[in-house]
Amino acid sequence: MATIGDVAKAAGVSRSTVSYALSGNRPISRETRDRIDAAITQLGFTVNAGARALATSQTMVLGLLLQFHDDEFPPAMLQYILAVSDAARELGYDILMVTDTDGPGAIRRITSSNRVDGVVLLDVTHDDPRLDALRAARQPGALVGLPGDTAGLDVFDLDFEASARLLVDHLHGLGHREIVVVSPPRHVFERGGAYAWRFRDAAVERAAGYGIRVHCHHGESQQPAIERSLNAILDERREATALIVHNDASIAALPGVLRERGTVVPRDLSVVSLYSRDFGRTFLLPYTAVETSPDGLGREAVQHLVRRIAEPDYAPSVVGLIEPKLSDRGSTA
Amino acid sequence: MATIGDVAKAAGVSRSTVSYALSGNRPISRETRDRIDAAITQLGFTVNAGARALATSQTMVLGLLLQFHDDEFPPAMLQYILAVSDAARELGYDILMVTDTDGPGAIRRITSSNRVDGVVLLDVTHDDPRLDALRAARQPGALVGLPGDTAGLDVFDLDFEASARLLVDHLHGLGHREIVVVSPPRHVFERGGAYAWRFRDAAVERAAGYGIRVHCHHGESQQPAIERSLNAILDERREATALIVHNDASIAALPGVLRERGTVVPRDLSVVSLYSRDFGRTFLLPYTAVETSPDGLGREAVQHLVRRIAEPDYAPSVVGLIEPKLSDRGSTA
DNA sequence: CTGAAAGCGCTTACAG
DNA sequence: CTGAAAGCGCTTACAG
Repeated sequence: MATIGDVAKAAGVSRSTVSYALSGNRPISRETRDRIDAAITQLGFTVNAGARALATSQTMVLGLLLQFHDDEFPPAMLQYILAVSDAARELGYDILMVTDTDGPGAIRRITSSNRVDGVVLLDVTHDDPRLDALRAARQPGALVGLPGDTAGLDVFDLDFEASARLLVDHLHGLGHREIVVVSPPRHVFERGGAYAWRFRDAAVERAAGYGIRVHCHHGESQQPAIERSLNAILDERREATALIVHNDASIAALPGVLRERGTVVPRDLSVVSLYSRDFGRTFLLPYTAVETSPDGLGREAVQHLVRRIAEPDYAPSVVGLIEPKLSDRGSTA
Repeated sequence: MATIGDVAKAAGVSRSTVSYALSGNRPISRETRDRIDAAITQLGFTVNAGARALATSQTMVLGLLLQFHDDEFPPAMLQYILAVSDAARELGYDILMVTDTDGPGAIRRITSSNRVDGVVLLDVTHDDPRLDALRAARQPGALVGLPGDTAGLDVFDLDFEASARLLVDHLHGLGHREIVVVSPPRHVFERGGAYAWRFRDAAVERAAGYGIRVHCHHGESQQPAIERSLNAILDERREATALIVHNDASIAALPGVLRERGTVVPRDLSVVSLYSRDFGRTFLLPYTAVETSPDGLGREAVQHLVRRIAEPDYAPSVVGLIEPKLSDRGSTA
């Protein structure tokens, strides 16, 4: 394995000159640069990342903290992972992906050992136990998901309250007077998935303002309970003319359920939801929906994090709530 | 940030003694050990991973190379990712996840810079361009997916040929004489997804031995094409009494399609497939199937890789084809 | 435009 | 049982 010393010897220069040629941090004469380049390609030299990290205190690695919960739906999680990874790479960073059950411990482990320059937390909950560990770390972090206390943290999420209002407004504009909201499973609320109640409560409040009746239910996360619960809800709420589904697993299963029941959308029932375009193509989801863009969220988190790494005080902590956009697919009447 | 020198000073010993206390590589007296432990907790010391890596030439990081193709189904990929990550962690390794479009380049980048001690390649194809880069690397690798040339590589995969035979035997035993095989999308074959033709060809051959007629078709990877193609296949092959579905996207969509057609399984049609238990629960899949266990595969790849890192020559290269197991869910008659 | 040297934070023979 | 020292492969003031 060739080192910078080997290159220096082969090129007949000092190690520092090779280093500067590599970094471009000082002018190098045409000829020496050529000799160094030749030596590098001839020896197949690559900088040792660990040694460089030790010398510069920069690892060029970002930690990605995630944990897969049983009540989540795999496709959405993968979209976030890929978005974060791709965005990081474009900025020159690699991703250390950590899936420990012990989130705070994992943060401590990778930050205190200086394995990473910053961390991205996925799926942040209201009282996320990882946040104390993050605040105690030398490295900055970026969250995807809104915690109760955002002090000192860079946070990114869809604006679920605005999303709820947008969907309720849409249904109200079409004259609906009685609607059903299918929220994430109860367990998501219990473990502090704030997006769940932020959406639901905002929907309820907005509907109340219009005098619309709202019935709130929970979806399930595993088959066959998903279909069973949807059927039970639809049986119980026959008067409702519209359905707002805020749950990936439920919306993915909905087409099958409605087909079985002989319910035609939007003739018999209007349906709106929240999901990404890709998600809608993986499944067969022809519903008017708020576009969730995990891609955009992941990118934004990474970009801010990298900025924060470079300039810790470039701005006070930012809370970026992405404004919802409606994709009208004609599933409402 | 406390260093090993700070700990040494606080404990009144030399840096080497602290280092040995940390590694346990030589006996330390009771008292000095206690003083060192006290200093460590008081200073909140953690070993700098980069410095240790530089000194030991061990990063305790494994590269995970993956690339998400449009013709893949997200849930399965996530299962592999989590399995590899969890298995690595249990063995003391972290995961550097790399999703570059340029796979060979990514391998070169992380291996030649000594960022990792070994790499796991997911989704290996027949002529995988990453293999040359892997063979040229200092670090060993473990593949998930069977390439055409396995020389010098540790490879793990489900035995798709045995799986095909198992399913055909099962159907033959029940008296089926005309069956349909739904393979992965055409594009998977074109990019060298060997599992696709290994399964199909073995099924065809086995069926021929029994005098069973087989009709081979391709599934699709994106809705609404998935449903459309399934309907087209079922329309065209009304004489067939059994369906073998070797494609995640198609099997996930099948229940809806059959419901719509009023086809009852197994009364009107027998159905068998290949998928993992978790996958069957995410969707509503009540079909007799070969258990694919991405979990087990991921673990095995990691375990062998770690073994290979520790003892490069502990064995000649291994090709581990996992024997298929059938989960009978009563979808055949 | 270039070099010699110190330093990043560890580990590990070598000596006692 | 413990310490002084060299070395891992880089970067970067400091000097010329």
